[in-house]
Amino acid sequence: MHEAYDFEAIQEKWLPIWDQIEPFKSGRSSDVRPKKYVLDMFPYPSGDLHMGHAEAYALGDVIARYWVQKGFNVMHPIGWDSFGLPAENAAIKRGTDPKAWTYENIEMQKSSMRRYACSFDWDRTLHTSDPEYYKWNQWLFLELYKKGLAYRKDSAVNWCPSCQTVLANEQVVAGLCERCDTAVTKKKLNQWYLKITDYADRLLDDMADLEGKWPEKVLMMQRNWIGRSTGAEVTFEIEGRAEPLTVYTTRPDTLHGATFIVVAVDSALAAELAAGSSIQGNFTEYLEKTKAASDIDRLATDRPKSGVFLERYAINPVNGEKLPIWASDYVLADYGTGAIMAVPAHDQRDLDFARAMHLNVRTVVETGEDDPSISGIATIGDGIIVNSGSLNGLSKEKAINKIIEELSAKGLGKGAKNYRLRDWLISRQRFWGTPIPIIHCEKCGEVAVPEAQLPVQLPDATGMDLKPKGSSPLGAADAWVNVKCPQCGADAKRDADTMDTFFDSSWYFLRYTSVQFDDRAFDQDEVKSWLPVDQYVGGVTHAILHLLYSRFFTKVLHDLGYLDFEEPFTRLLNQGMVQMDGSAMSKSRGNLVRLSDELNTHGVDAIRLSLVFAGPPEDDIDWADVSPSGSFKFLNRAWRVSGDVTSNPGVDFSTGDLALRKITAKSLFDISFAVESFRFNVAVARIMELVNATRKAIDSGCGGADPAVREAAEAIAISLSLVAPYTAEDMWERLGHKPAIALAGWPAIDSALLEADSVTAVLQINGKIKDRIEVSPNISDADLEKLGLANEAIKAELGGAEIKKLIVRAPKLVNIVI
RNA sequence: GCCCCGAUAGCCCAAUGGCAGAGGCAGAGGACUUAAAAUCCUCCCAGUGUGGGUUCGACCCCCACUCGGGGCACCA
Repeated sequence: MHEAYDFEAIQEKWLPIWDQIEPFKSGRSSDVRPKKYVLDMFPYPSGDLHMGHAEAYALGDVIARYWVQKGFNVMHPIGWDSFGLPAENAAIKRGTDPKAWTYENIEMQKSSMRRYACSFDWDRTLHTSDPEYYKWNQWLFLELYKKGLAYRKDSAVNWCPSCQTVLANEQVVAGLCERCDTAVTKKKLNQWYLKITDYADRLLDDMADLEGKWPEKVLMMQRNWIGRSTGAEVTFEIEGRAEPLTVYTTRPDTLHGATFIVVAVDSALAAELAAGSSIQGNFTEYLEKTKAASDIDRLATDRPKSGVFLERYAINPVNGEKLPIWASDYVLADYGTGAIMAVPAHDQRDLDFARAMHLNVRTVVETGEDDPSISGIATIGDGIIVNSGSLNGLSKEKAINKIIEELSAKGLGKGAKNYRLRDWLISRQRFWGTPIPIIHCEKCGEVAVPEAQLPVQLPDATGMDLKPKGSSPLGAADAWVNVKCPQCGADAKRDADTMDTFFDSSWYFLRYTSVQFDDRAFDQDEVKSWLPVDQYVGGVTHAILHLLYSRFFTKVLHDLGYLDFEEPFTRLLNQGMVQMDGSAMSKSRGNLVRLSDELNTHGVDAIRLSLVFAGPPEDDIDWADVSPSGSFKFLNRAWRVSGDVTSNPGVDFSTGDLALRKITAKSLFDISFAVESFRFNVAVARIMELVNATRKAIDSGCGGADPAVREAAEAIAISLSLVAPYTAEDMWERLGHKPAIALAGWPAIDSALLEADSVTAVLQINGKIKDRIEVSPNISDADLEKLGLANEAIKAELGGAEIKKLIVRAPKLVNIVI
């Protein structure tokens, strides 16, 4: 009897049966299993699934299926992040509605996911572009608005000339649009912002709880991004101006070393100080030049310093010195107060500026390094404070505390914090997104759309011009945009911008608990019973944007009383990327490996196995290093084991071959441990070992009739079901069981089988191995020492040498130092 | 420039202070076969990037460096 392992037949056979059984349904009220929430980042429907999706979903599936086997009621939902630019761009290109393109792609991805045997609960899907979903975006926006966390302001914003829309700070990468790599420019616009900066401290400090549960890399990136710095604000009088000037500094200890003041050239203060003065012309010219420069130019740190002296002076509050005030582009208008005290001796940027403009340099920290005014290198380190009156002789830290105290007492300054994080700009001048539920009325101003009128639905795109032209296409949809003011009834206009799609994805994990619920965004009881997410799986590309925003929303919803937790994702796993020949797969590079081709050639299970086995999940996979045919061969081998088992289901395992039983028990133990610590590649290796051992037992050991062989084969099938569900299900049937193997339950391990009869102890002299002996695992130190010293190889090696030290670690080793 | 992570066989990767090799890929030989494929068996291969240190003992801990990957970067 040697039927062939036919992956296509197996796939076709089991898929419809699973559809009937629905082993992964998580919403049954009668379900008494403890709950677990395993979440994969939802995809953007830009086409069919690709290799990257395949890896992520294979990994998420191992985790979800494992917890189901362990007896948990696992919620493992999927949905689509279906608003966004690609749909709109495709629609423009083809002259169709973004909706049609989007939902066609969703159907395609959905059917690929089913075939890929993802253990999703299909009753919980959502699409962010459904009015039933984005209605709650609008509700949430209004909640934020009522709390003052959503506001409009005029500001010079990041503008992508190619996408013709504004971008959040987070979407600008090295001065380029993250989507299309066009150089981002600045544009003065009135836009909607969310006050994420109000949460900066909590977003930063609460990361302590995620330590060890999220990848260190992600925590570090978020810390960098929030960029909290501590220091002080110091007030300087300006000659001839009633209002003083405040600067932010991290080094108030160097206040006596300040020799000039710099204000951001594009700040209001600079314009005011320059107004009407003799240098007004120079200033304006410099300002225009700065504005024309792209971010990339402006951010280049090796650029020579430039600036204009404003012919005004500030007074140093600690020593009364007159400090010239300069305007320069190296000070940023939107960080701190937009003005700095320059301490050239101890800040490289200030020193570069001082040397370019021939300004004074005064050392106030004695660090033992060369004089900065001669070396041109600012001394940043700690040292003894000098030339600083009451601070003289102190260390940096003590001086900082003291000067803050002194300034506070006189009302001239105070301790202060600053953040790199800016408020989140959410307006987008595009069509395919959630309309902002605000109506602009000439009389009443901004008016929130009443909750009863939500959702503000997108109009049909048919006949609309969606081409990017710098203003929202919705603004031209007259029938849509013109409304009556909900407050006074006068003619008014809808806000024509749509929301950044990151808004949509910042709370979708809550909606999964109650996708049909139409009273609220989510059912609070359901959320309470499922959230926070136990395990989140997704790419590191979202390390800042999506994860930071989701954490922010969770904290806001907590504060609004809707949630009783403050962090949405308890554990996070970042999978690496799938590459080809060392670089990202792409059509233009010509190194694209099509997932569907691979699935057709090798089968779903072989591809899933290859991706899981390729290495640690967080490492990048190079498809050139992967052998799907090798995976297929292994599955074949495992599957054939099930055909060689001749005992019946239910046979008493305890009468089986002890050696094989021990291997099975150890394997199950190791596989569990490896899965729970995300070392899926190691788990697979352990399954391979078990298959090898079972093969050997069948062919040249206890034989296929031994109950231990059945025990091993069932263990193989169940553990393999995490990675290769089709093969495992078929094995399960061949072993005489009914589907679904997904619900078979993780085999119980008899702990007695985990204890070894004997272990190998190593005998060392000076740390070098001289012999190995088999001993009882329970041997005492004294007995092991005796055995070691009596050992022939050791005795021969020792000769008559004096033993200086003896280290015994029963039952593993004896080390004799001579 | 600052910060983080990594480096083990031809290749992908195991080994969480105690035997460097679990698993796989590639390669070689053999069994089976008329033959091939498939299958099965056997074999080959490094002393852990470099240099120091701690330790009875270091791939593992510490320091410095090299190379690779990533993050931040005129944020005062």
